[in-house]
Amino acid sequence: MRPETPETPANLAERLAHSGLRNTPQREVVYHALLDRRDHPTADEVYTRVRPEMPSISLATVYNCLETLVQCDLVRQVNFERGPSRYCANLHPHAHFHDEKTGATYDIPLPPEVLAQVRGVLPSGYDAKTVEITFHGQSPTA
Amino acid sequence: MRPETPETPANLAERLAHSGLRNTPQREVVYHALLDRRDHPTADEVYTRVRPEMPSISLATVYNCLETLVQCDLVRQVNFERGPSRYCANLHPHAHFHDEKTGATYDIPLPPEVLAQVRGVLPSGYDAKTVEITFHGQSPTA
DNA sequence: CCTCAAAATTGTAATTATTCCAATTACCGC
DNA sequence: GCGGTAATTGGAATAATTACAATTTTGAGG
Repeated sequence: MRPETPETPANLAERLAHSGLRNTPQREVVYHALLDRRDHPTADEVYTRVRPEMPSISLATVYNCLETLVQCDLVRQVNFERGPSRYCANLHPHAHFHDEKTGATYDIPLPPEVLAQVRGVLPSGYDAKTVEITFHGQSPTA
Repeated sequence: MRPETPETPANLAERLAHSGLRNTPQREVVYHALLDRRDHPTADEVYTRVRPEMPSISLATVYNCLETLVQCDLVRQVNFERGPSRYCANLHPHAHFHDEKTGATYDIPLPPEVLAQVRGVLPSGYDAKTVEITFHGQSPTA
């Protein structure tokens, strides 16, 4: 019995259906590309990763699929700095650490109490659906 | 005696000099545009705002000036969502609230203890120079 | 199973945001 | 004032994304 398997692919078709959308091979392959390597790839990087498996897919479709996945709340779209959007299939509450030297991005788990305290800074009347926290700096040089 | 005037223009020339850079009319006018209206304009919006005052300025120069100001730590560059970068002359620790309906962005003051707790989530070895916090949702409908 | 309509994909063109670059202009120290 | 460096300018080039029209796929209903 696995206590937690929160981002197993389990619910792609289900989530799509829930939004009145169809499941397609393209959406599956794009979603699995994000699950397989959690390094926050750009649309272009996803494109090159899925092409071996599905050479007929087009870049436009990759963009479309990513947008669809974001709308279904299966994927987070991440933007720091100029440059292309990046995509993240980690649905646990987490912050991002962006290494300024290497450009790499790491997920940092975010305890509920910290998230709660951050939300607490909002004056009444502000209703936040999501909170994004990003660090910029240097990651361990190990 | 004014207790706090933390982002009066006071230090533009000084900050530039500190980085070995020159002060120029273009940099002044761009910086003042950001101070005057704190609504997180894009480079293009800054361009249209400063043109009445300095019709000869070019968009490339606006980009250059903004980049310079960011390097001098007088201005923060802000990116959430796809789309053009936005610029912010508020140097107090603050988060951003992005209203998903109107697209407007509001500054939310960030108490030091909250900032400290957020930094606390970083595993040892991670050295964060800056932290960015962005809320997405709906702002007061007043 | 066949057909039909809606949805999705595809390739390409268009748009948007930003950067690059070469030529001029402005500035500061001597 | 002169010379060298820095900054600005306009326009071309690039990068990222979106738009669009044509084709393909899908699933529902008969």
